[in-house]
Amino acid sequence: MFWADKIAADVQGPQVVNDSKTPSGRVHVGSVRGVIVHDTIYRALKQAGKPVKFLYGTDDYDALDTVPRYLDRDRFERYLGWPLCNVPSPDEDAPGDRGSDYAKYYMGEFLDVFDYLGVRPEIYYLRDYYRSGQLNPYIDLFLKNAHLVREAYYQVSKAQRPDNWYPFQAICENCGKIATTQVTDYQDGKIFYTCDPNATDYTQGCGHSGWMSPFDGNGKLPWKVEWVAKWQLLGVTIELAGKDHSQKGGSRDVANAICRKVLQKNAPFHSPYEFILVDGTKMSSSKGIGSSARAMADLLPPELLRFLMLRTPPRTAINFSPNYETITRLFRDYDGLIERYRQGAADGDGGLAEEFLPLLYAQPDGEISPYQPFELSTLISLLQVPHLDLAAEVEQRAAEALTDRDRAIVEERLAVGRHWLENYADEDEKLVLYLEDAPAAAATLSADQITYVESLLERLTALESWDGETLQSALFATAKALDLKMPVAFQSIYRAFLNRDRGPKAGPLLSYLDKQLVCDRLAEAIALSRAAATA
RNA sequence: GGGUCGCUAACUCAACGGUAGAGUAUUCGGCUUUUAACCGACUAGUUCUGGGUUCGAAUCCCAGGCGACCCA
Repeated sequence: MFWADKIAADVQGPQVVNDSKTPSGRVHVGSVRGVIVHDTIYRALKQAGKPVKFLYGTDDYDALDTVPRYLDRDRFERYLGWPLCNVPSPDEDAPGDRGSDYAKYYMGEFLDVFDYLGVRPEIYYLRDYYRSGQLNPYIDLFLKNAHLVREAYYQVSKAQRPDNWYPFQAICENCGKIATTQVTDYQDGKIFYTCDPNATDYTQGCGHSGWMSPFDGNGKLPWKVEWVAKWQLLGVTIELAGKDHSQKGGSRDVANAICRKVLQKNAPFHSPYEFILVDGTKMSSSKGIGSSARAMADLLPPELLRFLMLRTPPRTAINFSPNYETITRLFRDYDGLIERYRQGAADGDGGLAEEFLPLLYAQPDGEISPYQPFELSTLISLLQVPHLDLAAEVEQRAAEALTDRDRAIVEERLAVGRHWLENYADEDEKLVLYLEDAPAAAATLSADQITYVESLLERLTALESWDGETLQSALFATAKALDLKMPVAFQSIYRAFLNRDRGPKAGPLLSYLDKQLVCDRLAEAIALSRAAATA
C-alpha cells in the first residue's frame, strides 16, 4: 500500500491535517517536502472518502533570529529579536500584502510555490489568533499550569527551568523585542516580565521590566507550548515533523508530553520525515541557487517536483542534486510510469494499480493526462546541436503522430533542458566543441577508424553543399562503402571534435563548423592517431 | 557522550516473515539515414559483518562496522 494511503486507512473520524512554517527568510527546497507530504496525506484521505481539512500556519510571532546574508544587514539588524510580523518587509512596495511586513513577504514567496504545486490548504497567520484573543484561553491555561510545563521539559528533554519560569514570551513594550523577555510571575491576569540583556546571543534586551497583560497579541507562547495550543484550537489530528524535531527528547516529544500533562489528551498522529540530501549531505540555504524552493520550482514542472517529493516514503531520505544524472533519471522514471499508464496498464483490482499512485498524487490538479514521452536526455542533447530544427527533429523521432499535448510537453521539457544547461550544467556535462585544438581523444582512432576518416575526407572535399542532411548522408555512405559498423564510424567523429565516444546527430553538428576546419581536424586526427599507434 | 534514520546488482531504489526484483549502466545482437535515439537479449547480489529467534530472515531481536543527521 502506498504510504499516504496507509496513513489514511489507519485513522478514524474527521481529520484535520496541519503543517506550519516560520517565514524567517527564503525557503529552501527541503521545506517543500513537508508541504508535499501533508498535501499527499490530505489527498489520500479525500481519496478514501474521509472528511478532512488541510491547514497551513504561518508562525509569524516567532522572532527574527538572524539577518539572512541576502538582506541589508544595516537595515535589519535593529529588528533582531522582534516578531517577524512586526519587522518591515524587505520590499515595502511589493504587490499585495507582501509590502506590509517581513513575514508576509517571505510567506508570500513560499505560497507562490504552493500555488505552483497545486497545494491549496487553508492558510492562517498566528498573529491573527494572538491578536484576536482566540489563543487567550490557552495562554491563561499554560501560565496557570507552568509547573506542569516545566515538568514536561525536564522529564522529556532534561531541560531545567527555574521555578519562576513561565511559558510565555512577551513583546517588550519599550524595545519591541519578543526574544529577550523572561516572564517570572503571573497574577490576576498579568505577567511580570524583564527584557534581559543576556537572554540571547544574537541580540540584547533593553533591561525594561514591568507588569502587563499577556493577552490579545502582547506576546506568544514558546514554540513547543504554542504547538499544543494550536492543536487544541484548530482540532489538529495529523501533523508530521521533520526528523530534526522528531528525535527522542526533541521538540515534538516535549510538545507531546505537554499535551498529555496539561490537556490530558493524546497528541495528533505523528511521524517524522527525512531530509533532502544533496550529494549525500544536508542542504543548507547558504549553498545558493540549487537549494531554494523557488529555484527548484523554476527548474522542474510541478508534477515532477511533487513526484520527487512523494514517491519516496517520508522516512527515507531523498538524494537529489540538479545534475545531469539525477535530473534525467527523475524525468525518465516519471515518463516511464506515464508510458505504462498510457499503454493501458492502469487498472488494478478495483481501481488504479498501486504503481501509479505516486503518479496520481503528483498531479497538481489530481488528474493524470498521459502523453507520448520524450527522454529529457535526448532533448538536452538535441538542444546543444547548433542549427537544428528541433520541432522537426522531434516530430520525426516520434513513434506516433504528435498531439497538441505531446507538443506542449516537449516544449516544457525543452524549457527545462535550456534552463538546466544555463544554470546547472557543469562544463563536462555540456557538449564542448573543440574548435581551437584537437582533443586528446582525437589521437585514439583505430586502424579502421583511420581508414574511415581518410575515405570520409575525400568524400567531404568533393561535396558541393554543406548542410546537415548532406553531411549525414556522406557519413553513412562512407561507412557503408567500407562495410564499417555505424557506432565505430561515428565514434571517430565524436572523438575528433567532442573528446568523447558518443554525441548528438553528427551531420548537423559538422554543418555548423567551417568546412576547412572540419577537413583540417580530420586530417589532424589521422596524423595524431597514426603517430600514437607507432609510438 | 547520547539519540534517530539508513546500509540490497556497478549506480538509484523496490520487496517489510514465504522462490531477492525494476530502471539505468555494462556486454552482445538488430536497425540503408538511426548515432546521448530506437528495438531485442544476456549478465548482474555472502541483502554491511557476526550471533540469535523461526520450518523459513534482506525483513524480527542482540552486538559490532560504516554513513547521514539531531541533541548535548
